[in-house]
Amino acid sequence: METMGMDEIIRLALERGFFFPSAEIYPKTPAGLWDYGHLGVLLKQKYIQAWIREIVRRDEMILVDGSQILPRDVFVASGHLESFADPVSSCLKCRSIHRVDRLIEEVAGVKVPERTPPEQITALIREHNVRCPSCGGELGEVSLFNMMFRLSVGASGDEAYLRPETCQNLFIDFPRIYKISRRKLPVGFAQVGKSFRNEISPRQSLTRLREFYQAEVEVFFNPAKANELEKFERFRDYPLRLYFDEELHITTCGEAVESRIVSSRLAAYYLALIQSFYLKLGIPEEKLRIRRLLEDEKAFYAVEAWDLEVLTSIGWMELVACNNRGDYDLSGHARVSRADMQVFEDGEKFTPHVFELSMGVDRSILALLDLGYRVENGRTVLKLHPALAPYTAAVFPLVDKPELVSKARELYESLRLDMDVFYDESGSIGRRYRRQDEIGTPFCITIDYQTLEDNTATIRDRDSMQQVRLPMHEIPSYLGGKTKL
RNA sequence: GCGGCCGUGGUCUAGCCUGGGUAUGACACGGGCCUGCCACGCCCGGAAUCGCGGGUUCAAAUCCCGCCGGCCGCACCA
Repeated sequence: METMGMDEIIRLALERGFFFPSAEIYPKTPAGLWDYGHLGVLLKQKYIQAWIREIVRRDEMILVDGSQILPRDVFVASGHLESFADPVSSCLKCRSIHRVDRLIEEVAGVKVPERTPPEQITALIREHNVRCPSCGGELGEVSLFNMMFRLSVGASGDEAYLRPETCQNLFIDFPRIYKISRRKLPVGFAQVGKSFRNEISPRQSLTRLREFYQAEVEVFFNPAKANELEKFERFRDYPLRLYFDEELHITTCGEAVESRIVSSRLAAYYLALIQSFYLKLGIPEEKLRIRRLLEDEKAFYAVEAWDLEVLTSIGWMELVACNNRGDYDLSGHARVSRADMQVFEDGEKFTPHVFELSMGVDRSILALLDLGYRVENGRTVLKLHPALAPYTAAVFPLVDKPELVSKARELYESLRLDMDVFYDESGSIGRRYRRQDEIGTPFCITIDYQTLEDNTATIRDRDSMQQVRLPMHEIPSYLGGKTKL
C-alpha cells in the first residue's frame, strides 16, 4: 500500500474531471484559477454538507451568506486596505520587483514603520542610496501592492473590493443577526463562500488560489466569560494534538487550559470541535496536528493563532486557521461606521470578542484526495469516507443481457433522485468495479441471475472488495446507514 | 518577479541534440463480439493545426527570438 504523489492526484483529477485549470483553451489565463468538474462538485458539496452537519448544526450556529463585493470602508475598518498591502518597487534596469521596506531595513539598517506613505519610502531609498539587490540598478517609485482585487462599481465608479476573506460579512452583519437570532453569547455565525486574493505567485493547484472557497465560523463571546462554557465538558478529556516548541503535545482540553497553553475553555472547545471534524472525515490521527503560530507568522488581527495542519504527500498543509481576533474587527467597524457593535447581556454593555475557525475548502478537498488515493496490488482506489464520495453507489447488470439490464435500470431509477448514483453496463464487471474504485465510489450494486429469482442483489465494498447480498428493498436504508458521518 | 528545468491526442510519452514523407507507443475513451463477479480476449473507431506569436529555411515538433503557462528554488503569503 502506498500513497500516490501529488502529481498523480492532479493527473487523476484532470482525467476524471475533479478539477482542471479555468479557461484552459485560452493560453493567457492567469494562474491560480481552477474549475471543478462533476465529480469535484459532488465532493465539494458533500464536504460542505458534512461541515454544516458536524460544525454548524452540532454547535447550533447561525448561517449567513454575504455579498462578495464590499465597499471600501469595510476594508478601512478591517485594516486590509493598509495592512494587506506591501510597499514594492521595481528596478528600472532589470525590472525585478522588490519589497522595499524589508530592503531598506536590511541595507541601511533603518526600520520602516508600517503604514509609511509610499512617497516617504521613495525618499528613504534616495537618501540611503538603496539599489536593486539583483543587478545594482536604480529603483523606481514605490507603490503599494494590495492583495485585494479592486472594483469600480456602477456608473460613478465607486471604489469597492472583492472580499479577501469571507468573515467580514459576519462582522458587519453582526448587530442585525445577533438581534434577530434571540441568542445569548457565545454564538457562532457561519458562512461558506468565495474569497479572492491577488496572489503574487499561486502554486500547487488548489493549495493557493486567486479565487477560493472558505467555510468560516466566527464565534462571538464575552471575554469575561471565556472560561464559563457549559458545553466544554463534552471535550474536557478530549486529546488535542497540539504542536508548539517544535514538538507534538497530546494534551486534553482540560490540561491545555489549566496550563495556559490554550487561552480559554472556549478556544480549547473549538479547537477540539475542528479536530474531531477532520478525524471523522477520515484523516488519520498521526497526520493531523494543530500548530501554534509564531509571533511573526500571525495575521495582523490575531491575538492567538493556531493552524490545523494535515500531512500530505507534499508536506504539512494548512487547512484551518484558528484565530482569536479579540475585539479587533467589531471595534474597527464600530469606529469607522459609527454603528453600535456592542451587546447588552448580564447587566453590562460590551464589545464581544471573536474566535474564528477559517477553513480552506479547496485545500481540504485536495488533502482528502491526496490522503485517500492509493495503489494496492495494482488497484487504484480512492478511499474517501462514504459520506464524501462523489457517487454513493454504482449499479451494474452482471452482464449486458436485457433481463438484467432492465432490472438494474429499475433499481438505478429508484435511487437516483435521492442520492448520487452511477449506472454502467459496458465492459467486464471487473473493469466497472475498478473504474468506480478510482473515483471513490464506496458501493457497487450488481444485478445477477439470482436477482431475477429472489429479488436480491450483491453490494460490493470498495475497500474490502467483499460482497453482501441484500433484498432490493433494503438497499436504500443500507446505503443511508453507511453514509452517516 | 528572478534563476534552473519543462510544455506533443483525455492522460503519460517517443521523436528534438544531428531540420525532410499521412507525428511513436501505452493507457484512457466510444461501438461491436465475448463474458455467471474484480483492469480477460478479439475486432473496429474517434481523438494532437506538437503552448502562443514571429523569424531562419526549398522544408520546422525539431534551429533562433519574444510571450504565456507549469514544476522546483529564492522572495512573498491574511
